[in-house]
Amino acid sequence: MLITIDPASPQPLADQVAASVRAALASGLAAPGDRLPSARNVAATLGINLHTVLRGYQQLRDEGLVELRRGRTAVITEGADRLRLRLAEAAEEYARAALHAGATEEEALAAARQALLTMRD
Amino acid sequence: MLITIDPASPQPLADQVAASVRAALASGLAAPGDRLPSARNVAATLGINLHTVLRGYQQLRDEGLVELRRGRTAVITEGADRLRLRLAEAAEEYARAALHAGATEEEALAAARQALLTMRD
DNA sequence: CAACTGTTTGCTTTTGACTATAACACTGCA
DNA sequence: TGCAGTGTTATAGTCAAAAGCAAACAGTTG
Repeated sequence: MLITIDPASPQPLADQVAASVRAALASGLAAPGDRLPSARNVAATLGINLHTVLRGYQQLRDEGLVELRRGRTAVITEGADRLRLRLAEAAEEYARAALHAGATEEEALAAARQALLTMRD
Repeated sequence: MLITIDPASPQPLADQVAASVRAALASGLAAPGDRLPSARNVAATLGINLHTVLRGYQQLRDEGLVELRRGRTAVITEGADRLRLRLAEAAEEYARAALHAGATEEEALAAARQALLTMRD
């Protein structure tokens, strides 16, 4: 289970840590029951602060993807369904593109609905 | 051509200015050849700084949506209609990904809606 | 017990967004 | 031509969020 970041990216480091774990989960590189490396370990490896890593881990906990308890490393929960994650990732990417194209929420949803309909035939 | 912002949003004001223009463009409210209000005017109306508005305008220039020259107000370029095409393309790509991930139409729309909502902030 | 884990607290440093002010160079129009 | 209005550039200050630093705490594991 490898966690990587890009210090040059404007995205907050903690978000990148969480995104890195989500990506591993979505690609099947990590599965429920697996454990994440310890926050201190990740912090030392990446050359960032312990708090920053933990903030990323806590994002994942808030999303129900991992379970955190002191004394133990983070564990990937059973409910971390790969397909749903992939769907959420695709939706996130689409939302970003739609908003950047200047679409309102309604317009973006309408465009998605039409694309889904024409694709089902 | 109206430009609006939400001071309570965590999104940078300059980005909001640019997004507001893109939205007008995507919805057909603004068309190629139209001119944007002067940056000083917008800044005074919205109660924000001239630089902030200009930074938003420069984003649009970098995207090729408007043309900026000193002495004249910004002009919407001819190729600026392609934003709508981009939305349709993005929607099609998302639909393909969602169906491939095994999502139903309702699930795909729900995922898109949530992504749009969480991204609004 | 010993060595690890996440948790919490308090503080400092850094970074970026935004503001403020001013001068500059170009355009459009009376 | 004169002049008001435009975007451009430069410099500096303010503020909040992100990130870092340090230390103690409270669990788990072997």
